[in-house]
Amino acid sequence: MKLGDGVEQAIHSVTMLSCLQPGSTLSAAALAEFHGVSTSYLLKHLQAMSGAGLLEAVPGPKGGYRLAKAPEKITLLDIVLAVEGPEPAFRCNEIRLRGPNPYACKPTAPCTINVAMLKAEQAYRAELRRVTIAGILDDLNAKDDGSISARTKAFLAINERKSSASA
Amino acid sequence: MKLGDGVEQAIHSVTMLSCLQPGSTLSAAALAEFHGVSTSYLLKHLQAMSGAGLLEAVPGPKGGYRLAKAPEKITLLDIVLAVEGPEPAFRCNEIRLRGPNPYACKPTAPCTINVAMLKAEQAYRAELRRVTIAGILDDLNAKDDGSISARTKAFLAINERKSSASA
DNA sequence: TAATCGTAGATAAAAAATATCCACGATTAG
DNA sequence: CTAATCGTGGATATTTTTTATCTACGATTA
Repeated sequence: MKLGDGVEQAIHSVTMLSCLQPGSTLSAAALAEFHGVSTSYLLKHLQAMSGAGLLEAVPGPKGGYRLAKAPEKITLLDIVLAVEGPEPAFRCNEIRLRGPNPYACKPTAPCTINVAMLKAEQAYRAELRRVTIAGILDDLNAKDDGSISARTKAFLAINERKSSASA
Repeated sequence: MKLGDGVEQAIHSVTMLSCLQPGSTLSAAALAEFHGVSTSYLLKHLQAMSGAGLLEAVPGPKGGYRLAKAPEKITLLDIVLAVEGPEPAFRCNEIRLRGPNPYACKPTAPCTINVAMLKAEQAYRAELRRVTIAGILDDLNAKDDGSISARTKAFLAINERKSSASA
């Protein structure tokens, strides 16, 4: 079981976007450069999140991405599902129906093993749903030692763009 | 995020082994045929579980596999970890330390995002730890409609082997 | 109108999962 | 004893998924 690296990049991208001044955007190219991957690749995830209603894509020479809703309304689960897809990690192949079977049950009843695996995944998702971007931001602000805040502002100053005209 | 098919085969294999008469074994070949995969392939998972102390390998002409401990003591988590490995699904790449960073925190402090993802995975594992093979067996017996029990016995009759001499 | 941006689809490269084979050592039924 | 059966371990091939990139296109706006 492994979670793709794209998920991590996506989460960090959203967190960065949540630091923007209201109305500003960050281009896909800037975000991609930050993560050290090609723009085209990060775009795949940005577009997925845009399609899921988490981000908003602003076109035009000073366009880019920004949050589509408040940081309090975006959870880690939203991001993970948008990037990795909604399918559960465990896919039941109905092995229980194979051959002469020492533990088979009625085909009409759900596979007990599948139920257990899915329930565990529900617990996983419930935990992710509890974590909002706003919460992560709070936590980061509490931990920030100040010395990195300067670099922070530099990054924003370089890459942040006003998109007030787009409204 | 996807769980390999091997996990499902492993769980079903353990469940089948838990139906054996005490002292009996089921050969890797029989289990592999049941799952429709090559013996060599299933062996990889059986050996992993044997190494993890879940199964016991009995050598010799009438050897095979059997449970190494009581069904009450084997959980789904044991099996998943034995087959998939102990690494968490989310691996933090310390993206927060990259470049001029709008939300970086002290490198000495743990990555907030990583903590959240790992916590979710702990919830997932806790849920799997709650499910024992014995519990699954109880559930299956409750659902069993009887018509498949006959086939069940046929399978066991064909493939079950006494390994009383090995003790 | 020309630069910048996102969109979409095709495509290539890398990694992981899946699956198989073979040579070896251990065990035990006959 | 010995031959058959079984698991062990390593090497290897195949397939699928993931990761990553490129190119042509359409939309927007300075």
